[in-house]
Amino acid sequence: MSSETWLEQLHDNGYRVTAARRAVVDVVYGNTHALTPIEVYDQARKKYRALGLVTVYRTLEKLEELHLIQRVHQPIGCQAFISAGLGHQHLLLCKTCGQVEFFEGDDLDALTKSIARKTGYQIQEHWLQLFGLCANCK
Amino acid sequence: MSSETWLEQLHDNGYRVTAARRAVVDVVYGNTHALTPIEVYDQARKKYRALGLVTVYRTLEKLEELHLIQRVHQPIGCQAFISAGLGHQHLLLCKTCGQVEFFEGDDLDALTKSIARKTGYQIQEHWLQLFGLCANCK
DNA sequence: TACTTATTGAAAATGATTTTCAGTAAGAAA
DNA sequence: TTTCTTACTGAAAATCATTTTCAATAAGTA
Ligand SMILES: [Mn+2]
Ligand SMILES: [Mn+2]
Ligand SMILES: [Zn+2]
Ligand SMILES: [Zn+2]
Repeated sequence: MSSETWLEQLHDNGYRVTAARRAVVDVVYGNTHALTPIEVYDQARKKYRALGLVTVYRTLEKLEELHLIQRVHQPIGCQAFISAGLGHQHLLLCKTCGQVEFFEGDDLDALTKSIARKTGYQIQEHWLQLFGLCANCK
Repeated sequence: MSSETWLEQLHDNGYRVTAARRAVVDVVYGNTHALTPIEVYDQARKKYRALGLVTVYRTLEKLEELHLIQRVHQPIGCQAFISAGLGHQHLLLCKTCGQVEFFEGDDLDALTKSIARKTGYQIQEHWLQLFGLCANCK
């Protein structure tokens, strides 16, 4: 699987594959760090100098709409995006360098049910994120 | 415990207790809904007409600094604040009305350790949030 | 009551994101 | 290939949230 997958997805959904979009997709696809629009812009401009920041916003918007990327929420801000994995996952984030790992294996069913009962809420989804220092940064 | 507690805390930390701050504190203290600065402003102005939005921002900043309120992250945005509970807690949020409940009783130690071992991360903190519909909204 | 200085709201500045717009080019169809 | 429609582009302007500046005010200690 390469970034071509994403370009195909864009195409299959009626969007055009352009040089600007290729540059953005090349930066974000498979990147293990959460990137802000400006960071994407700076990196993508190395591949395609004429790129405009507006197009970065517009492309990220479409990638998010197709669930190819997802927004990353952190104590320092919530404007970064990361390549989305498939299905329901959780994030482990390095507070220093922004590296992201996915993990599964949470077992929140019992907790969720118990809280639903106690509170009367109908629980629809959950967010679980771990923060720390990656092997490099610690 | 009333909102006077918060005013005392402000005072004890060298901040002055003013009419503007009273109005903001009165709105946020004990409120079970996550409120954005504008929402706080609109509600607080009913009590103190001359209030400026700038002062809302400045007061929220100080309340957050004193850990009396905390920022709430949601799919629709991350600008809202809620009265903070004591110590480490988790949030249950109504997606419709923004009502917030705190809960404890997560047991993530085993999961956290297992992920730390697998990934080499040094894990420092976690976020766990549940989203759904409150008894009223469902 | 007097005095120091933190706090105020208005206005301006900033920074991020969105909208507008006229030119360009993707890509389907011929 | 060429034509043709229209999605896409980047620049500039507009918008929106938040922060800074500033001179006047008022909290609260002495
Ligand atoms: Mn889960
Ligand atoms: Mn916990
Ligand atoms: Zn790191
Ligand atoms: Zn509700």
